Amino acid sequence: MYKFHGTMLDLKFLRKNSDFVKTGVAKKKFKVDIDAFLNIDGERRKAIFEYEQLRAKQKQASDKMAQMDKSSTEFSSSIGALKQLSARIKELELRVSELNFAWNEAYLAIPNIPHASVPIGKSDKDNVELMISGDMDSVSPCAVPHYDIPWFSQAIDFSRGAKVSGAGFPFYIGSMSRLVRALVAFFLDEARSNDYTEFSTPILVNEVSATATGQLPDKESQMYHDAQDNLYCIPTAEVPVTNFFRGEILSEDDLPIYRCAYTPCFRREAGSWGKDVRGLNRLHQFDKVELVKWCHPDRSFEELEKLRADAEGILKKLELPYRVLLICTGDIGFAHAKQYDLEVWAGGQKRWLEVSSCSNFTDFQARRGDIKFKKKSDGKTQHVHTLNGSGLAIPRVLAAILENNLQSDGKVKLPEILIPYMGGVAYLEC
RNA sequence: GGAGAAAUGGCUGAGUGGUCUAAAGCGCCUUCCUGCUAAGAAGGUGGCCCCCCAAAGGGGGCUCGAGGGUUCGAAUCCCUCUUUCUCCGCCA
Repeated sequence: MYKFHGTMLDLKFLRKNSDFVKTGVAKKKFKVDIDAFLNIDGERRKAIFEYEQLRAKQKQASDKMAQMDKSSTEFSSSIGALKQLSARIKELELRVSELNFAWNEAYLAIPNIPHASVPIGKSDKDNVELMISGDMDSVSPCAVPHYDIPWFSQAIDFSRGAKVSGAGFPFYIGSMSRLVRALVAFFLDEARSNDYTEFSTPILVNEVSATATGQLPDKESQMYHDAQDNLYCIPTAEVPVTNFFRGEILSEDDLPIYRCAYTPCFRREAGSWGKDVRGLNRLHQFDKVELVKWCHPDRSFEELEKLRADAEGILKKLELPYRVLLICTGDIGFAHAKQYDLEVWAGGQKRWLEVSSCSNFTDFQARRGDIKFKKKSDGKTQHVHTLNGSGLAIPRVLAAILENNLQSDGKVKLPEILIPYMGGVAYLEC
């Protein structure tokens, strides 16, 4: 039996099981024509076959030419036929490269298909709430939306941010800035204690990298792009970190590999302004610690559970109520096979805010980025599975802390775990 | 930003138009021999793709930084790009 790891992008699998794949893709919100792809695929293979046959002929002839006396009539009379052959090969070569281009475009437009354990659904309304941790009623009775806290605009200055950059680029000031830094440091320490090796990464990436992780072509309009050098501002550290091993073959003994990175993240959020965007809820630039794994295909779904537990552990230590959503087929991302979202309870706004998305991409990213490992059993190569999850995104965690822990005197009581990171300060005053 | 040099397999490194099907060495794997903390001998040694096949396997193409060009034929000649190194300039 052909082993199915949860992606449609395995070509042999796709060719033999196109109906299964069509059904899988249809569950997602993305539109893609599998038959059109298979057509191009067939054309491409045919053209390659023709090209290679003639090329073999040419090489044989060339060997003979090499041994001939260059001044012989045999030599000069052979050239005419070989010129024709050469011209024909050039035509076929062109045809192959055209088909390769079309083939590649169609290939990249195909989303990963959801794992069997992913619930069927049409939109985010059909996501499944798996659990709620902590007590939503335990938040401070003084909780208000963070943007309504009287001193909020002195601590986080959106209007000067708008002056300097634009909406959604706030300044964090004084002890608020220190709190941001404390959260970053705490998140990185947590990741390290869970065996993730820390990375400091480029935050501008090239087109190939953004394609490998699946931001291109699907989310092109969501990224800031520098046209002069054709570089993209990363929407998440997932992009540079996952691309670290692009084009490489890892040793099976090295798996699983855990890495983490703190970076600023940049999102244009085109089309999503106008609602639910007040304060820290949605920004163009924000800080995040990202967790990334490369693992053996047989273990990626176990690793996803561990990854999720790692992210949850942070929320627990921060004493923040949160819930876990299993994202349904209609809401899951382009590159994802399975995805959990962690949402923190913001007691002032009385709503859930997404602070982490933990996903298994199976071999979708590994195929695009050509990341493999060599199997010890037979020495053959196979694509790894990649996973990632936020651990965590700072602004919304910050929003929840500010709201849930707001005291009657207007100060914010900091979670115990952060006090050492704040130099012993237990209450945030601004 | 300017000038110059370079890019070959896991690594070092030969190779300037035709057995390059890429030398040699190192590394690695297998086997053998010796037998004592190591030495020797023999063989093997990547990746991607296409075709045939139920499979095992077989055949073929591509791969010398990338992409074009010249040529019957390109690691080798020409062009463009990328990266690295040296020097100059600028700079945290």
